Amino acid sequence: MLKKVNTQEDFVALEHRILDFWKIHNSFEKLREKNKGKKRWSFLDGPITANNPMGVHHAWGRTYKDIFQRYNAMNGCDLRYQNGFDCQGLWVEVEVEKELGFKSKTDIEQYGIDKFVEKCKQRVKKYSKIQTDQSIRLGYWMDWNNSYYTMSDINNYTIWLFLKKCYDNGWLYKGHDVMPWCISCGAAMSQHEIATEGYREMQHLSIYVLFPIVGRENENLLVWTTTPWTLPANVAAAVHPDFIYAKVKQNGQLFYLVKERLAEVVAPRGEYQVLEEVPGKDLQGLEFHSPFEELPAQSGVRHPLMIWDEVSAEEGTGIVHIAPGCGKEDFALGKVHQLAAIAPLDEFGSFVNGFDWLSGQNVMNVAEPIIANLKQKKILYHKEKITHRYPVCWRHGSELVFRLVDEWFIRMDELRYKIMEVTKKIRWMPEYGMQLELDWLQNMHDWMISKKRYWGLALPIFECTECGNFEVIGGIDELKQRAVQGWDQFEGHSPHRPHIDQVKIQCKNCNATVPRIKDVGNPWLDAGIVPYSTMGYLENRAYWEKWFPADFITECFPGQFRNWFYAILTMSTVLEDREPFKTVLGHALVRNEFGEEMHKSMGNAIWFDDAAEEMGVDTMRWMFSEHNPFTNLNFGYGPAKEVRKHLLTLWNTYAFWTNYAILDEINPDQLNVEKKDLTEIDRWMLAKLQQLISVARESYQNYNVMAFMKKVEEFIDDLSNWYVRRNRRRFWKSEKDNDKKVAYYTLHQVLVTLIKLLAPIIPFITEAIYQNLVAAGQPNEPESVHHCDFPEVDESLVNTQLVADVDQVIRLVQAGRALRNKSNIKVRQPLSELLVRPDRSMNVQSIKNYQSHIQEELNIKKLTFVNNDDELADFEIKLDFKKLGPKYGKDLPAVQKAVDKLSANDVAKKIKAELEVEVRINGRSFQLQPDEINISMKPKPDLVLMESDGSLIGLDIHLTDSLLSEGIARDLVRHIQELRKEANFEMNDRIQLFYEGSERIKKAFIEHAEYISSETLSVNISNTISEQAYIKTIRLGDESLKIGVKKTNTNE
RNA sequence: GGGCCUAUAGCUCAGCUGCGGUUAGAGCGCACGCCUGAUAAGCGUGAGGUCACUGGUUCAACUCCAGUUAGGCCCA
Repeated sequence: MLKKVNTQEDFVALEHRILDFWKIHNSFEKLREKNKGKKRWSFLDGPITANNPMGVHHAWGRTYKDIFQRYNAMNGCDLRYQNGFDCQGLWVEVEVEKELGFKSKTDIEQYGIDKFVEKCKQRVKKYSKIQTDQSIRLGYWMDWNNSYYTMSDINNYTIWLFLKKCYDNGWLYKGHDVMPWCISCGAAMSQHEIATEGYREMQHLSIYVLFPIVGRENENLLVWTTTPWTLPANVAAAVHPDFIYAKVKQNGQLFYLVKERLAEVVAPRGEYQVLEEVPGKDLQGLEFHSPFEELPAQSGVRHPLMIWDEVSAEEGTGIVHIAPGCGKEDFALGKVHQLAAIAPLDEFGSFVNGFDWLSGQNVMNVAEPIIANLKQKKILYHKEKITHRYPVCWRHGSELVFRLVDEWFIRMDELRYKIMEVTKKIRWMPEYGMQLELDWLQNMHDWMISKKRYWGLALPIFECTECGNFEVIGGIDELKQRAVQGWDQFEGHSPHRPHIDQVKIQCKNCNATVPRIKDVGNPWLDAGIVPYSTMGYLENRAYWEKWFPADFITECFPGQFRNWFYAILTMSTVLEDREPFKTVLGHALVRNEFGEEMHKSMGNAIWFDDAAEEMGVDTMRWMFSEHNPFTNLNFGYGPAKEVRKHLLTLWNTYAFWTNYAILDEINPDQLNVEKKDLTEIDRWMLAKLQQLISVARESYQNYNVMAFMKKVEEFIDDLSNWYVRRNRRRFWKSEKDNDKKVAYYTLHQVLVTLIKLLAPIIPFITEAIYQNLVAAGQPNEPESVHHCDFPEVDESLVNTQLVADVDQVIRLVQAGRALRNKSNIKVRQPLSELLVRPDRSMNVQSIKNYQSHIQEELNIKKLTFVNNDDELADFEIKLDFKKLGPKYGKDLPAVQKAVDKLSANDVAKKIKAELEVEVRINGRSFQLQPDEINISMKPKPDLVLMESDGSLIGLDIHLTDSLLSEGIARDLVRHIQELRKEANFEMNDRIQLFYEGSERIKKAFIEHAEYISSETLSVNISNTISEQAYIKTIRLGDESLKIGVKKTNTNE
């Protein structure tokens, strides 16, 4: 039995009911069972970091994931439904450190690595649970008991295999280099990390320092640096070979700097003379006294001046100080020139031993003491504040320093081109995604995969402390086989620190016992391996062959090019040289409704949980679906309200059908009708529906739901505002004839098909509708809308001509309404005639078929077609005397006369077509240009005019007494209906009607008694008010009257 | 410094990803009006645009070309 539909449904409550329904009926499991073993559609989930509750931006991506899974399931595909959690890495460590109040790695080591790692695991567990619950709330159908975790053994061991393969190919190496380093993390930053949000505008002290030249009395190099802390590690200075350097005398001091910088650097500090100019290359070979050469760390170090092409004259002095232990380029240069590399900092940023008074001081606090020291040595030339972009830690926001460290890398020389080839095999949406990925690959440095931290992939690299040889272990079995120590302590634990660190192998080279390096892996290794680790690459190759590569992935674009996409492409290229997925859909970022970034700190963030319970997730999903994925989405309660309107229209249309069907005792099961009984408008609606099905299929297939949603919105509008509006009376009428049944059938068909099309988008509301319209009464139909087949186009219902014809009727009605508006006559006031001079493109015959609809919709008595504009309007032709006067002079009156004789209509036509108008006077020809004649159209009396689609449309607004009286009658009906509603009468209650009013009112009541009674279900009408009635005084135009309604017992 | 993208109404953005051609569209917001026994809805009208700027090609440029400016993204 159909259940009455509440027109003021609480959608959030509905969603919770549906969640329960799915749970009770195991709807998801049944769907899987139904499609098991059928053709496959392989989706691969990019793991979400299980570190915090999920945000609305995650909900966007997850909505796409769910939509395309549901669509493919409705097409009978077998799916894996595996969600993924990203578990390992610094971001989790940082949150746990915060929880525990830790400040440094020392705190962690004191606390115990095992306990710390356990805490990290627990955090992941906690948030993966929360995210799971949130995703379920979103309506995301996944096999939630089978989510993959990147911390799993299989994930880690599959990465080992990958690393082994890199090692076998000679791509894995240990690099000794200067890396950006965060002293809070105690770890180096990879290029990926810095590129993301790794720079910030910062203010620093920059200093100009004099480096005395060895063997030249009072001669100095003027050197500029923004990092005073690197001076104690200085070993060289560099000049550009081709720049011209000036030897300057100022305040009794002699120094060199590049000529271009004299004005900027030297001039403001007083009078100076340029004594000499030399090219940089002539300075080569000089040696200088480094400012801190007295420090033990500097002992025995020579300080040469060298030439270097990278020196710039844009800032500073054109002489740069080189500290190979503190800068990447410096280190590279030092290598070439075999300079000493002095590394001054430990992992926490403190000066190591050998720096005398500096040792033990932190790098963040030494700028001032160093400057003071330089001042004391009288070699500080000048200091000033500068603002520049400086790299910072993406987690701490703190400044990075540069440290000389050992890290592990994957060489990109050979690999990058292979990855690029794989990248090109993938369909990127948007297309420019491919270019971005290729750009990144082109520019990618060697991939730093190590991190000197605790919670992460244990890199299976064993480096011999004796002979320096290293090996990579490619799996757990291999490790067991190679282990010579510690296997027993490790066995039974996950391959994480500290337990894995117990295991030692024997060096193949020198037989020494070799420990694993302490580093953990880059977390993008964890995420990049999932097309292998989660599809059984190691343990069930046949299964993997079936599901790899994935048909589809979708993620938020910004950032993933160098992260997940990069890692997944790299790893798949190394392992199989194949694309890990066929299509990727990228989406942009979520902003607040004003287009600003959402930030916790700004208080403008909207939490997923709040949004879900306030706007409902169907609303949210609709918002995501209708949006262009490639542009940022402005999310908020304002936009949600707009989306809700579409849902309400759908719901109300459904409620209309259902609530009348209940009154009419319609059983959806028995709504079979003959196609020949369908009326034109039914066939129109069904033809529209076929078009929608076709768009839906195409859109889902192309991962372009936005295109579908645009059409859906139009469709729902047509359905509600045209089909239902135009057919209301077929549902209302009291006879239960076939025509009524056909109307019920048509609307039911449309609704049921529509909700199937929309089921992947708004799974809750469509399920609720389905349960009432289909499942409840038809036991042979699937139990859930999500078990249904996706609708297919019924070719017998396709009718493009019909669709075009009715669409033009709709436009005509819109034009008619515009005319009423223009003349300020409301629709309730009947008018006599609408006149149409049709455009060639107009199908007049078809419009005539809809005459009654048009008349009703516009409340007019007659629709008339005419052939010429001049039947609707008089044209007035006025010559432009200002232009023609100078041209024709005395002839002008004659021209005017001749023109007057022409048909105004013809002239107007010519002018509209930008043609000349020719007149002949006494054999002379005058060519009048279109811009020399002004035409105006004057509507015939009582007409208002407008153009629409090339047709000219006129509305006769002449009001006769009889039209006015009818207008009053309709106004009365409207007020009486309002009164019935206020009095809380049921829709089918019969009433007695009372009124008191003027003669005009009385006349209307009498003339239109039958109409008024039938519309308002009045059994009788009396012009004296009964006191027992529900009475109200109303205003009608400029008079007021009383009306009263009273329920009657007579029920016939 | 290099590359890519964008610039259309107060705001957010379309124009079926190739091709120049009557009056450049939508939604929101604003003003006004209408409709309503399915409607916490709906419908219509109006105001609001130098299609960033400059130059070129052309009978004709929002559209094609070149340059400029501004913004975004990426890389160094």
